[in-house]
Amino acid sequence: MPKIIDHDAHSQDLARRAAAYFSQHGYGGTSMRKIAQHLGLSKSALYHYFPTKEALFLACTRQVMPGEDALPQNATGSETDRLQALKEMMGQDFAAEMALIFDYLRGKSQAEIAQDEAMQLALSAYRGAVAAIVGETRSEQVLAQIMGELMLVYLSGGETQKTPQPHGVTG
Amino acid sequence: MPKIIDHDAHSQDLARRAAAYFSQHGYGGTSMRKIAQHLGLSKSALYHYFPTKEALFLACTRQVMPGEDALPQNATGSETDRLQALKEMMGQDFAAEMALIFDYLRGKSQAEIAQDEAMQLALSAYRGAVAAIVGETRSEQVLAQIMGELMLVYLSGGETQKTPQPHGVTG
DNA sequence: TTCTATTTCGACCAAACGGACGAAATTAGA
DNA sequence: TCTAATTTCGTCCGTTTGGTCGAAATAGAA
Repeated sequence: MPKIIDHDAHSQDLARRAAAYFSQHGYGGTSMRKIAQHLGLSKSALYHYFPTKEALFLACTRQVMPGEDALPQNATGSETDRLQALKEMMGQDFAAEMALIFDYLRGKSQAEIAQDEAMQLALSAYRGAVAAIVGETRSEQVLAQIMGELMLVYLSGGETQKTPQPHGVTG
Repeated sequence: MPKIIDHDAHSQDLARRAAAYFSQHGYGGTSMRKIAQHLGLSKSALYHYFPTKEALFLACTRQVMPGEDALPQNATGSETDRLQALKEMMGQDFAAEMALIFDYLRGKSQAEIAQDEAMQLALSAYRGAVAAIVGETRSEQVLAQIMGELMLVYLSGGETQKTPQPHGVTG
């Protein structure tokens, strides 16, 4: 019939590109006009794909949060090397993703967060990736270590002083 | 002459109470009208203490970020106990403070963050508190561990499964 | 070509925004 | 009590907001 556009694929692509804008400007700091301009279409066209700003934002978070198979479990190298690789992969867009996630969780109670599907799915993806390397027993502690290091690196504005290899996590 | 109000003290008190509102609604989601209503005064009165929304927000972040002596270094108990106490103190308003800090750092480059005074001061306060307990050598790694655990607790929506005491940090 | 379903757009709306301003209220010192 | 500095407030302004709507453009199917 009309245009040749795959609606779902196109909206997912828009959401992926919009996520970067949201994480840079925050939910409240992002207007539908500005984001449409950034995406290269009109505001009305954007509303054609997402009925509301909230819906677009939710689509963005789903695009950013890692799914089950988003973190490929590379099986090569030593445990230290594999952890280092995972850490670098997580650190890629750590700040941007965290900014988006904090926006996403804002105002939610702990109980609501605990029942949030997307959030739990993303966490289990991280846990699974770590557990595949160090095993279930140490996974929670090692994941905490990695997240804490990434956090400190971001809050410090770049690199932090290297820690004297506590248990093979840091580099 | 006129009113008996200590201008600085009053504005600091307003900023402290406004910080909670900012962290719950985000910078863009917070309007001067709403925050004034939440604080129990008129918008104009709020503008009397803070020339702009940005100025109010900056005052809020300064109120939230720990200063040099904000984290009292309790010297009683074992290292594990003291770490646990520090962790609980940090975890008190962890989510709210992080939400505010991510808003504060939003859009800043890594270089800008590295040169941000308030941020570096807050980090050194945390580092100092940890170093006072475990020593300089392990401080960076232990701080990362604590921050990561607090992060995971928040993102999980409450408690996480207890880790089998890796090196005395977790409880 | 013509039809028709989809995509894109500009124009519009009421509400809310950050901020400016002068008047009203308040109160310590004369 | 009167004065004057400060705090508080209501009101106004231009701009931007999220969202709606009908028309125009597009392109596969007839």
